[in-house]
Amino acid sequence: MELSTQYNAKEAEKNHYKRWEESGFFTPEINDDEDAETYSIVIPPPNVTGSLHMGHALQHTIMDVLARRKRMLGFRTLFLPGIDHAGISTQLMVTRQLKDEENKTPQDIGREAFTEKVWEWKHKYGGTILNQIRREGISVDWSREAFTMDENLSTAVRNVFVRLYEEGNIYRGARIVNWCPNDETVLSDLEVEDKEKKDGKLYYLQYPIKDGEQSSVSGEQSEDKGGNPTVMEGVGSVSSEQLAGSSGSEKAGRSPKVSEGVRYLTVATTRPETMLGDTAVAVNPNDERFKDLIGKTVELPLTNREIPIIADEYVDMEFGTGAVKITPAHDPNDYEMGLRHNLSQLNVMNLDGTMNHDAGEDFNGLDRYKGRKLVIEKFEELNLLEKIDDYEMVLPVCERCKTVIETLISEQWWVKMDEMRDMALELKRETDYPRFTPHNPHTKVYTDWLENLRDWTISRQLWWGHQIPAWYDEQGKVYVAKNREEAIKFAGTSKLTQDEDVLDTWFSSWLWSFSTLGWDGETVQSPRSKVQSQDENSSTLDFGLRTQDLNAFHPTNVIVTAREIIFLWVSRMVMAALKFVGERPFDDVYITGTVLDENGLRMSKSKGNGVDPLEVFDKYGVDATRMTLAGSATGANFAWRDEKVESYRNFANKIWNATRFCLMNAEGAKVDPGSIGICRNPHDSKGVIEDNYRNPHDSRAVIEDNCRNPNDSKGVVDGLPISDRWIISRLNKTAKHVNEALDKYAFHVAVDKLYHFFWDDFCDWYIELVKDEISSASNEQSAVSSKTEEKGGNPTVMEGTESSQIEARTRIITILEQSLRLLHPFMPYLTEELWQKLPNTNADLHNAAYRSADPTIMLADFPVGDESLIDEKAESEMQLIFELITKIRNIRAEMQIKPSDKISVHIAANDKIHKIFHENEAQILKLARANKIIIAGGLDVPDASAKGVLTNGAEIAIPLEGLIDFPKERERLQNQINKLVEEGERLSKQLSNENFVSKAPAEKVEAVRERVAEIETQTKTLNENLESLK
RNA sequence: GGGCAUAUAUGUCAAUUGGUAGACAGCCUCCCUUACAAGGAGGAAGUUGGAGGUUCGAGUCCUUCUAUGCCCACCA
Repeated sequence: MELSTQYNAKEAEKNHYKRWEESGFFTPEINDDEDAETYSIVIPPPNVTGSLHMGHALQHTIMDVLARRKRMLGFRTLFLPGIDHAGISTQLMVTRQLKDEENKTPQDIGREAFTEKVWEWKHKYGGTILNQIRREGISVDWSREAFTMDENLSTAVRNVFVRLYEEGNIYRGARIVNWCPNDETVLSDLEVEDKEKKDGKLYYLQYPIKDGEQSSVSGEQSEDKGGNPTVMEGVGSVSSEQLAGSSGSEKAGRSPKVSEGVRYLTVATTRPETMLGDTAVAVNPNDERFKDLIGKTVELPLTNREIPIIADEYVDMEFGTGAVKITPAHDPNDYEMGLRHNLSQLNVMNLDGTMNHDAGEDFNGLDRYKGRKLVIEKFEELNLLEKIDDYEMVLPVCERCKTVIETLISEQWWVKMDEMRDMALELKRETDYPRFTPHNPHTKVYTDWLENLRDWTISRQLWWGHQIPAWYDEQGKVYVAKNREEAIKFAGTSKLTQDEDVLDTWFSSWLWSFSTLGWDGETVQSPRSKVQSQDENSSTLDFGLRTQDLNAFHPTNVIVTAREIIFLWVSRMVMAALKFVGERPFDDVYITGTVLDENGLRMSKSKGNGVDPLEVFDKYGVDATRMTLAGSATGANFAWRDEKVESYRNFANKIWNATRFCLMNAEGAKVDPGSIGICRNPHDSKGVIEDNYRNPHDSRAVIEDNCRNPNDSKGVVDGLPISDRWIISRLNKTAKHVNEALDKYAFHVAVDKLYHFFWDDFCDWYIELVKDEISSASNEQSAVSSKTEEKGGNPTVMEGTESSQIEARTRIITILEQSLRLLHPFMPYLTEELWQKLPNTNADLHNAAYRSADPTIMLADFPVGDESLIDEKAESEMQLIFELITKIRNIRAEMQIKPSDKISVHIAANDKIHKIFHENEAQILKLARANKIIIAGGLDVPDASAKGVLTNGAEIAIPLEGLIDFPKERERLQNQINKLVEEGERLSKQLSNENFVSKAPAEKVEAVRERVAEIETQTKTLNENLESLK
């Protein structure tokens, strides 16, 4: 089979996804094993308006690695995809489109037509992100794809709403809320973000005190712009009319006539326009400056109102002037204080961010910022503006449109979270659930947040979303019901109008773990459920079917998401699942790090520094990208580097070429796990193999002969050459490590182990070691083999026949195939592409649960690593051989011996080492590019030789007649001696420390002693060598 | 203001329960050796942010300082 010399990722990507999907490999139904354990992950639904970014790619890779491995292990695996209707984002998107295309607003076309438009938009563009997700190669079950506005998910939402309402956990009430004047909707606290404003101002406003006395009571002595104490200047008196400011403009430029007797209370504010809604001024009760004022009133300028001066501990004496204007209708803290002091709430703003009628005639209809300007102008005219300070501050803005939000009082629907919060907290306390990876800092963040949880505003003034299932009769009485018919029944009239608002998008997402599995709330033990399910026959049927999913796959095993979603989603999912299905939504929570740009900055649209995963896929391939993401995923943030992907692209190419090499030398060979002692499913004793299919071409006979029971595996391997025992040991050890790592969500560890096993062990050493033996042009090689035999080489190699070559080929290709399986969860496309090309890869290699499926590596049994095949002796012996070869190469390089120059190598070693080297002489000769190797008890070489010593004390020498550069060789030896001496001194010092010897573990002390002894031997030998050169 | 994280080679990052620091990229030397130049062989490069402490032994544990980043709450 001819393969190109370079791996073409795009080609492989094109070849497999469709087939995987169409063959049903992604569905849990592919699993034939009735008793299989299940494994499930639901994907965090991306916004329907979204497009794929690196954060998604990272999460999806993590989830897919987990799912693919579990599937290969025989778990009945469900990885469920879906999207979120994303209320505000989508509505904004379609509103914009409507504006662009038809120059209309949603109001112009009305609610029904608008939502129709949104659905159209969804059908047309909503699939964009899903197609991008396909490209990632993730093994999600598209037949179960969910959308938060799907019928049954919507039913679930309504049922949950009704239930909470009936329990008294949902209520409607006017309270202070975050309001986006641009989107004209309420926002939950979590949808508000902070934005720094460096050029903010702090305005100091003077409020005249009724029945005022002598002097200003500003927190500090205030001065006007000319440096004069403002209050002292005051002459005359200010009438209420003047203070109301209605005629202020005609007095521009003049000092207000302020009587000497008037005192002022100065307040500081960043939002002067809200003063129009002030209903009190507050001071700290302990503040000596204002003690006498408590209980008095001030004349509120620009209005005709007189408001009280109250005392509240909340006021910070240090900040501003120590006196605070209180606007209960436009500030959360003031709102609270208003409740405490029974203050009236005066709303001075409209919902679009303009001032309203109650702000006064001059302000009515003005934009809030113009209102602010005007307030300041008027205060200036009245000479009541004490000063304006520059003030850096943080403004709350709408997460979506970045408009500065207003806080105002509005009638909304709320969920009381107390009961659900307590359920979640109790579970956390008692069982430390959920288990976060990484454990820090998320566990604490989660708990702290829950402890301070407040009621959740769930209504949104939008049209796109789940309309609130509440109806009002003509008297305005509310009926919460599953549907209109039921509401009519409750109300006794059909003259009902449904609440205009929709629910917060998260009110559907928090049900995601179970609503996607078919739960629609009909099973809730509520009085209405039975009646309803009879009404809707079809949904009852669906319900039955889907309940199977719920039973099988809920709780899900793990949720993988970003840390900013912990509050929005993770914690709410915990609460919802506990509350509505009485169980946990998932076992583990894996929080990924953030992918940053190459400068370590957050990627963002506004900065334009985002890296588009699709471009990276095009450039380096999906598999290389997945390796990069998985290889970096420790939960820590990491800076994106193209170089990193490039190295995994190279790795993919390495795998491609290693396979290419094996295939070039595969004649007569076939993949056969038994040949390397790997038992087919050790846990597969239910006779699935026997019953399924038998045909003369399958290799099962061989496999079964080799491996009737797991205990035989060792027997198969015992007779093999050391290089095979070594690589088999490495393979199994790697498999073990990979599994352990993935069980702990240590993806980068798994990637690292796989990378080095494949590249270093398999390619750099194993292929080179067996190259001659398996190579097609093996005639001359077998000559080398037989030479080895004569010297008493390994009996297995001795056969030197065609059949031994085929066996060797079978082994290497089997080891390769096992490696591909291990790599598959990370690099699905490449591994499938190659697996399909290997000889004799068929469904028989599948995990027992999938024997009837079409052949695919996706369903192959995932290697778990067989302890009995881990051979430490073989590994350490091979290590000696590698050290020898490396040493010789090192000498060659440093003495600048040309690759084409053959050398002879003399080795002085003890019997044991002697034997090992002797048995592997052929490989040593080849890999060290030597033509002769002489192993003896001692060295008998000319002085003109380069020398070295191995860790175990064995000496090597390479005669270099006439070629040796004595000074250079002396320098080389001296360097080696220096390094050893340094290490030796350090260790000797340790040994001379009595405390170390007595307190450190005996093994540790012994190890140091051995090392010191080694160093002594090596140093001694090197010194002798050095002497002989003088 | 509160909480948390990070600081290791030139860069990006690793390093089980404390045992004396590794990978990849880059750099230097040599090699287009018939799987792969997206390759092979060899090599140089780190007082683990600073200062104390615990310990026989600290990148790892404790204290403190410095720098950076994130989250939460927000003083009007």
